[in-house]
Amino acid sequence: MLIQLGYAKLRSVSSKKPTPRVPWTTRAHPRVSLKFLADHLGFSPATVSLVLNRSSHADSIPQETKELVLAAARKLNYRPNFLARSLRTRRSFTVGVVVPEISEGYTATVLGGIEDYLLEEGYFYFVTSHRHRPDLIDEYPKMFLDRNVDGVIAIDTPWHHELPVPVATISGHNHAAGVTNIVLDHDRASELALQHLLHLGHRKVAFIKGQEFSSDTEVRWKANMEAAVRLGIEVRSKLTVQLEGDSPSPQIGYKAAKKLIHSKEPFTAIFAFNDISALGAVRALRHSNLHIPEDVSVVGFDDIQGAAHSSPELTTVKQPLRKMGRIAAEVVLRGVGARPAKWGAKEIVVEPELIVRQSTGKANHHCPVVRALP
Amino acid sequence: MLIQLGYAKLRSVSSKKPTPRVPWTTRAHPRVSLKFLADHLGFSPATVSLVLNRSSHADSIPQETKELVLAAARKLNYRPNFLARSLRTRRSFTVGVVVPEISEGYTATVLGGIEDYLLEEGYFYFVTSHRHRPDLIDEYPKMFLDRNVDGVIAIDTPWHHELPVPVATISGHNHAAGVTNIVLDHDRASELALQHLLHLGHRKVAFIKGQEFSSDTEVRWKANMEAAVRLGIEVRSKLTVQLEGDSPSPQIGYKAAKKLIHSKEPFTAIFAFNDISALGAVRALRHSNLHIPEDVSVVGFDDIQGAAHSSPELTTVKQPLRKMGRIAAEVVLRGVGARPAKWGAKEIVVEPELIVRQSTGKANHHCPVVRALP
DNA sequence: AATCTCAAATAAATCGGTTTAGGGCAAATC
DNA sequence: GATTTGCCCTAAACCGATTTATTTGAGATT
Repeated sequence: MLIQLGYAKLRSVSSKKPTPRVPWTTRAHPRVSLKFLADHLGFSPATVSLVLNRSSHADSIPQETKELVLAAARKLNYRPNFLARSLRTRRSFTVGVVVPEISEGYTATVLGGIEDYLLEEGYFYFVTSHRHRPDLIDEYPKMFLDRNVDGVIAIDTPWHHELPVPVATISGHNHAAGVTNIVLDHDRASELALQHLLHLGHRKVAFIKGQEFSSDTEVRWKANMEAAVRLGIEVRSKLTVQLEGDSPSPQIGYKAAKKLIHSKEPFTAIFAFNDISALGAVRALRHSNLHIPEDVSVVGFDDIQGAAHSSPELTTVKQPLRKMGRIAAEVVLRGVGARPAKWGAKEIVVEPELIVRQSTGKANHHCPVVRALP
Repeated sequence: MLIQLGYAKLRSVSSKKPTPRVPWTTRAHPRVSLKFLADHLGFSPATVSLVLNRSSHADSIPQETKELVLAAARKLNYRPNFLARSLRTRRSFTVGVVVPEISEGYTATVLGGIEDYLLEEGYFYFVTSHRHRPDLIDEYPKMFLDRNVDGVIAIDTPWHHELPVPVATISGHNHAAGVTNIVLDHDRASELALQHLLHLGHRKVAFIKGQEFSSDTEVRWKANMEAAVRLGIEVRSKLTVQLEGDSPSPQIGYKAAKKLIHSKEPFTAIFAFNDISALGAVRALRHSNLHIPEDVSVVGFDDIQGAAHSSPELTTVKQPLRKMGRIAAEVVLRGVGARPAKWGAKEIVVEPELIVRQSTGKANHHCPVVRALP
């Protein structure tokens, strides 16, 4: 088991230890700990630690020793215990991510972007989903802190906390101290969509507003209203419906569109809150024997996977979701270890993009919607 | 700052401490640690710990003391440091989950099920996605161990490791020691789908086989072949194509279906490897002016969100993905702390369900597929 | 010869808990 | 009065690292 000892030969033998107690939980193969490695080398744990961490305090340690240490670490496959290290250094290389619900396109895509960056940087992350329960929205960040996360990211989640670690939100619009909001340029988004519809001759546009709990709802709605006024599109209250229910399925968009159809108010286009509800709306229109886009045009929002592959392929306002996730991760990691004052911008705005596909076309001024009624 | 001391009055004053060094990193508000709480109460950390953990060693501690301790903990909002506790107890209440790619319906749904159970039980989890890179598939489980996870779950990931913690795989078909595989009853799945097609009169069925890297590919293929033989459906090599490329988009299913169409071999139905590729196939058929299900029937696999809401709504073999995730989590937690010998069954089989929707119908024996060719 | 300097390490405190073995003391028993 | 008993609690080891302050001995300087 001995390897070349080198300097180690000069070292004094460590003092006799007290008889070791039987460990309270037995283990077959003792892991290679720092102490084990140090004993093996004949150095102290301190030396080994300094060398392995390339600490500046190890400057005075000769190259020869360093190489011995490094070689032994490699050979014995030494892997530092993360918990122990984190406990001491107060850095866990872990970020907590709060989401409303994991099994969904929007969230999963943002998570992908977050993960890209975090794993590149050697960070891991926890995910918790609160399903819009206020108590959980409150509790999870605290549990993250109990577990010493270095930062927190909240996706589409109302946020009021002020935490001792850097926080980034995605589509969060509250302004809490120490929180950086990554948000879409909603004014631009509304303009892109409505201008597109206007160019196609649509003047009677119906709107599907987001659920109350979605943090983008109000902002997007306001942007839509302002853009509509700017562009001269009339917004009729009968042509605005709100999504209801927290299932991440097109079904709620289906219901919303049904309401629009039954309002007897003529319209030639629908601008939906998101792609999921747009897909539901498409189904509802179909069930009323309306063709898309010949009879009614539909514009979605987000550009999730399904949008490009639905039938008809969905025209939509693309949010760079993956990118937004990545930025959130970058922002948080940049803040780690810095003082709160240096935690960066309050808001980072990203630009939307209009993706024109097949669900939008020239306005049909005969408004088949009205004729479609029973 | 004093509160009622109770028994604490009787306690001897703790010995004078050595002058405390300046901490190496300064903190504005010292957290409420066990020691802080103990000092505040006039008890020792040991006592406080025993009481808070409801340890059996605290049986001899009088109720009055216990209540003092609990009250103080509540009042000062004491929150134990997870790292410190984990370091000592070797339980991290954390599970590592390896997935190929997070931003995808299949994975996200399974994750949802895993999360349901883990969060109920007070566990958190890490997610890492390997994107089919063998080095990462190798490395991530080790990194999980470095971080002292209590167990590991692998989704759709080839698995050869033997870890010192319980492992569950979902749709993993390797048999490693200490690993419980949660798998679908593929024989039944094949039978359900093919019998359904047979009843509709389909005898010329094309198959889209999964990508090589997908751990279900071979098992599902074998099951399909056996069921086909059993049911008297001929499998022609010209009517079997394999998915290629690791993008989680219907595009690769589109390509596969195009190949089938160009094979000039007549078929009246397609049984796809999964819903994603089935959706791609639907598009490809459409682009060749083929109607579904009038000209060609399509059966998917998985029953992801998109399947129910595509157009036409997709007939598919449902995997209880959420349930499979939950089971995996249950299996792993049951194994935590137990000896490897008690880590449970090697395999847990769950049953598929055929969901008949609109993408399958009576076979069209004129085989418009052939006429569709340019 | 005494002192200083410097290279090359190490001892020991620390992070914040958990757990074991045992100590102090009052009441009960001998 | 001495010993035992049992209640109530504490000292101290421990988990596995990091980091600061200190030691050691050899060579250089006075």
